[in-house]
Amino acid sequence: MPNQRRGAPRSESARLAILQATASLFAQRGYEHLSIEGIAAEAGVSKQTIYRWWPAKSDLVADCLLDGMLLPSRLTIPDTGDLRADLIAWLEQLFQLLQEPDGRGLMISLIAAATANEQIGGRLRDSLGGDSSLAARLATGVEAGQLRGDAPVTELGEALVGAMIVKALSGRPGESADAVRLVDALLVPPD
Amino acid sequence: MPNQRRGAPRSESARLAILQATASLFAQRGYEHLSIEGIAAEAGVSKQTIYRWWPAKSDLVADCLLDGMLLPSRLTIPDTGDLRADLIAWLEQLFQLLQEPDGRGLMISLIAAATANEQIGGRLRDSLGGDSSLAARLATGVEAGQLRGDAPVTELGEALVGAMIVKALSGRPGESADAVRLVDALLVPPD
DNA sequence: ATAGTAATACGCAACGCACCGTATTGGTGA
DNA sequence: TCACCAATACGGTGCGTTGCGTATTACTAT
Repeated sequence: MPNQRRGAPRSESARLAILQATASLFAQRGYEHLSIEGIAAEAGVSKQTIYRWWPAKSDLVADCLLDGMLLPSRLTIPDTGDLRADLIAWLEQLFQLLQEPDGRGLMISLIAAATANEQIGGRLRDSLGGDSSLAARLATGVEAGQLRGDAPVTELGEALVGAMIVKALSGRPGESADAVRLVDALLVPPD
Repeated sequence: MPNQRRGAPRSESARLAILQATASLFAQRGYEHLSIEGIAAEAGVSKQTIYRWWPAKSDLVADCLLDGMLLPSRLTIPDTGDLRADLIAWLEQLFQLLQEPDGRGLMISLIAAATANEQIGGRLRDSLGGDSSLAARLATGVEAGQLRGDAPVTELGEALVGAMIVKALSGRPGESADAVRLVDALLVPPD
């Protein structure tokens, strides 16, 4: 028998306001300058209501990332049937994002958040290139005969995302030609 | 003839004490919990002496990294003449470092510092896999005929280091087999 | 040579500010 | 009734800045 809950249930509007305020301030100021007090003020909520449900700032950001409130949707990898073209187009999208100041700031902030919470690192990896989207796209390429059957899709995905992260961190945004070179270096066509 | 300096010269002992205190506290507590006041106390120096010479905490860390006070020396890539074996051995060293809690903490802290200062990102990239050591080692491999002449050494270096960073951030330390798979996926032998 | 002056670096102490994480209080709704 | 909520207050930490007194060094006028 389910223990009958006593008292008022959790306020969904407060929860949403907190998540939206977090996403908004994260996009505006970045992870470093994100404060619980600022989020509470922006959301019209008391600090306690945040501390009651999230143990730390990083967990709050992790929830936002999980709900897809932080990453632009254009960063998902397409599937036109041509693996090489899809990968190049996807990387070019990412590199273009890094060339916009706000875009680079967003990526840097996501990396900073990931250093504080490895759940965020995992989600970032998965959202961009990890076991979900990118690795799945690579697996599709294997099935289509565009990639060797024994190609380590997980490692390749991490290498692609990692190369982008290194470019973001070192402030050397990639150009279109870099995307082509990188993909051609990693993608060994089947014999 | 530039105007000869007047007044007391900068204290070299204070400068060294500050850098060493920074490196020590960085290794102990990580970048997040590094405070100027803590560094000043540890170095036996007043805060102003730090603020006089370094505009921000991240610049202080960048100087430490430049002086090689933060990275273990075992992370430089060897050169035995066998490129594949060297790369695998180097990656295994890195993965092993990430499996020690302190080692992972160090790497995470370096990444966190890099998000605050792109000079640090550049230095981290260069120290590990960028234009200096790793790319040079790859270039040597090209000369030795172990790598295609048109191999994009810079992109490959970024991909290798990036893959390691993704593993560090997502808390999935690599194993020896992963190192082998990654190197074999990236290294296309010449025809 | 020998003072005096200017410029600079230093340690020490204190300030106002922002944010942290934790109470406490009183209101409200299931 | 009792969990949730907003509001408010609290002690603590670190920030970046400022003012003070004191060395240390080079320039300059005697």
